[in-house]
Amino acid sequence: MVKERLRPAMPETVVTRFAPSPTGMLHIGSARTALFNWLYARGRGGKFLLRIEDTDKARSTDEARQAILDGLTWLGLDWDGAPISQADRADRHAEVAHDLLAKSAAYKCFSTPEEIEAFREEARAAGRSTLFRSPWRDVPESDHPAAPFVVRIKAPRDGATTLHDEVQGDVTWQNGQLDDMVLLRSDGTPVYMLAVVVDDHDMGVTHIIRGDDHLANAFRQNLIYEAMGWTKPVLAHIPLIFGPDGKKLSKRHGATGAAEYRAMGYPAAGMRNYLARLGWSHGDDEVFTDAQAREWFDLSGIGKSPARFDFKKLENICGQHIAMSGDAALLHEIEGFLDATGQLPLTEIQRDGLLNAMPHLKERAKTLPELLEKGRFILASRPLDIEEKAAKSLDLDAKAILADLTPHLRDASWNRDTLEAVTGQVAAAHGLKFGKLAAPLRAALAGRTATPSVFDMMLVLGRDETIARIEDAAA
RNA sequence: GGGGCGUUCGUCUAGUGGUCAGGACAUUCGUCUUUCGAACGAAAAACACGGGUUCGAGUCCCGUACGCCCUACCA
Repeated sequence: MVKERLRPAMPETVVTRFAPSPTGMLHIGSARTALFNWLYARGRGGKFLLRIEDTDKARSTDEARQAILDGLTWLGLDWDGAPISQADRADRHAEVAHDLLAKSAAYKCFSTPEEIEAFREEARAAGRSTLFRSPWRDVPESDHPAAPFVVRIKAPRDGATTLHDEVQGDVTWQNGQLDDMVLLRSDGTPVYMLAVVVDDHDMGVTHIIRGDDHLANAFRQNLIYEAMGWTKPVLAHIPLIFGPDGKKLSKRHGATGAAEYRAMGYPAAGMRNYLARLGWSHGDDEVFTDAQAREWFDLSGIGKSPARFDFKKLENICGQHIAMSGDAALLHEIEGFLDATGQLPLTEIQRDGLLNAMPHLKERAKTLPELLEKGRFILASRPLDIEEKAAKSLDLDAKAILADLTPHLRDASWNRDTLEAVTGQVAAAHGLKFGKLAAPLRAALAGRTATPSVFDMMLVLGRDETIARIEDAAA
């Protein structure tokens, strides 16, 4: 009898979500948050939903929305169903606010922004808490003025609340620290704090994985869950990503947008691996496939302290992913890179050549542009531009040897062993070690000094092109 | 000001009371070689500080320092 390895019918399917606000590029830190949510859901046969938090109409733009979608797509983080627009759900949010009002869990506050601001300034000046206590909390409806109002939740003022977080553990908050946050603005539109809770509930979100800058918000949002009697999702507040100097990753550190990383030529798979490893670990595993990541990813593996972004390690991980990727997949990735950076697309001949050369290129490239750079010998056409460094090895003696080599190449059978033997013999005939011949040969074949093995290049180039290039150089 | 969270090699981290504190990136040195930002090998490198608890603490408790987050009719 085989032991049943599947989980016994789960009480509910895992539903995670990524909820960015469309006010800029997809930040790399947000991308990691999305990745964690995606990994968690995908590893458990759950759903990964996307919600655009566009309730701030002044700051939300369509370009930003598109940039987020593009970024996720590039990273291969596919979401289930259509993205949900939070702004579209304003009526439902307001409905819940009025429900809360009817339950006396919320109240109308007629204090003006000016009054509140004045209060805060005074409190600040006096070194007191700036927590605003509305005088309208317990004023009966009959005494309400006919004036604009906001709807505020009635937060408890005594006792404490403890919330369990899968990353942070049990966190306790004094209720007296909670403010009667605004639910509905004076124009009747919902505020983020309300919208999030209503949407998460309506979307059936079971696990909220988000940045720990929201930890304090969890307590405020908890008020709404309590008042509505809704079941609370599992919480996991993950630490933020810092720049190399330990400050929150920002433009000062260079690239912050996912699109910028794409333009720098980091392959998506390497990016996913690196990002997953930043703040999460699975023993000593450093490099892994998506399938392994999905299988291994768990909330318990997430660390509590912020991680610094390290480009060197990113490059190393990416290099390993390039080396283990399939040739066709890499070609596809290169074409995406060329397109994303506005470069000319590959010709049919270049595609074929690159594909043939790929096994020799991918072992030594860390990024897509490096891969392209190593493959320049196959992309270029005669006559080659010879780099200065490479040209140095093409002195008169070298040219003579190259000229001597071509006849032997003409009737050698075109495989690595023969090529090595023939080249070695020619070098020996001139009293040289093969190493001495390799440099000019490399220059002739590629016009540069950092290339794949000369024999690999010969094989990929083919007999005619190889001989033609050597003759060009020997002339 | 108030509250919350964090602190293991330079960096990412393993570690759940007893380890020579492990791995990876980077660094340095070396080997090989047909170049290389390739490969291989080696070295150096950490428990923020101070008190406890305990036979024994990186692991538990308290405090200090430093850092970060929240404290909006932003999200």
